[in-house]
Amino acid sequence: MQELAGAYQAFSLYDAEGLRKSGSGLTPSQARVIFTIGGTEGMTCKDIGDITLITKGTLTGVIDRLEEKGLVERWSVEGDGRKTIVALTRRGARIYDREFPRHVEFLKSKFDKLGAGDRKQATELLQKIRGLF
Amino acid sequence: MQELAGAYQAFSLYDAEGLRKSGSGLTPSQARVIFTIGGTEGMTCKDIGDITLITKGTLTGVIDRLEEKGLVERWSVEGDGRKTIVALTRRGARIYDREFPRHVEFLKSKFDKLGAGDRKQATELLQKIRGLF
DNA sequence: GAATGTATGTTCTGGTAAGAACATAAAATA
DNA sequence: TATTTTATGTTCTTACCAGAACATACATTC
Repeated sequence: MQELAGAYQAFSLYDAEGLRKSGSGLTPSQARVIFTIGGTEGMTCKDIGDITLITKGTLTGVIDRLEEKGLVERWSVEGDGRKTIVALTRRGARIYDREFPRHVEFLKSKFDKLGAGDRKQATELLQKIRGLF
Repeated sequence: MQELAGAYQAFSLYDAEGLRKSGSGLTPSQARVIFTIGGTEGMTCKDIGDITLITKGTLTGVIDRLEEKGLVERWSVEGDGRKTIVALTRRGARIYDREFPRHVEFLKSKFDKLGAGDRKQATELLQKIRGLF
């Protein structure tokens, strides 16, 4: 229980460090959004929130900042005036193409050290733990 | 890797909910500090940060708010002018005595559902994961 | 088809969060 | 001992975080 927080914290710091050093200028939350909508035609805020686990109130601000940077754009869905589509701009797509594989590799190189058996076990246990709550 | 974030997130929401419903008025970070220095004669900010994993810049603010609420007090160490001791006031100690066992039980009741074997495995794996970074 | 309920997104608030710059104090070393 | 290095804590900045209140818009129910 202390271990869960410690492991997440360590991962999270490493994750943030990798993004910082990449020079992309993306924060962890911004990267999660970019990496989520990359390769799609755009997604609603609801769906982005469900995947990234960022609550809607927070997500508005994260997307605001990505929009200011010119990495994403928003438009509303015709047919359902409640929904907003968020999609990468051309610039956002370039960042995604460059940073996504790089960052995945950056993380993978660490998790690979765990060994296939441990990785499988960890995945199962973490899913169980999540299911507890 | 997604699983780690998901499990931590779920735990963390449950943890926060328990504190909120307890009526203690403690935020998760504030509770971590109270639960850390409870039962001691006071600790330095450095040591509190090492245990709670709260960075020093953040910790100052958390302790400020606890001090405003009258739950902790600060004084400087004679002999080493850099250090500050943070300790529970009488009111803080009352909160600690009431909330700490209650909250531990609140969390334990969930983790107990995991079974002893899984708990042991999870602990080991999470320590390994932490050690990766 | 009007009243009620649900879904989606924004805004607002209080409180972290990490990192950088700073101030001070102690320790190490030249 | 004077200088440099390290330790500790505060302050500042930017961003995130969850939850609550809000505004719209769609869906239900009668």
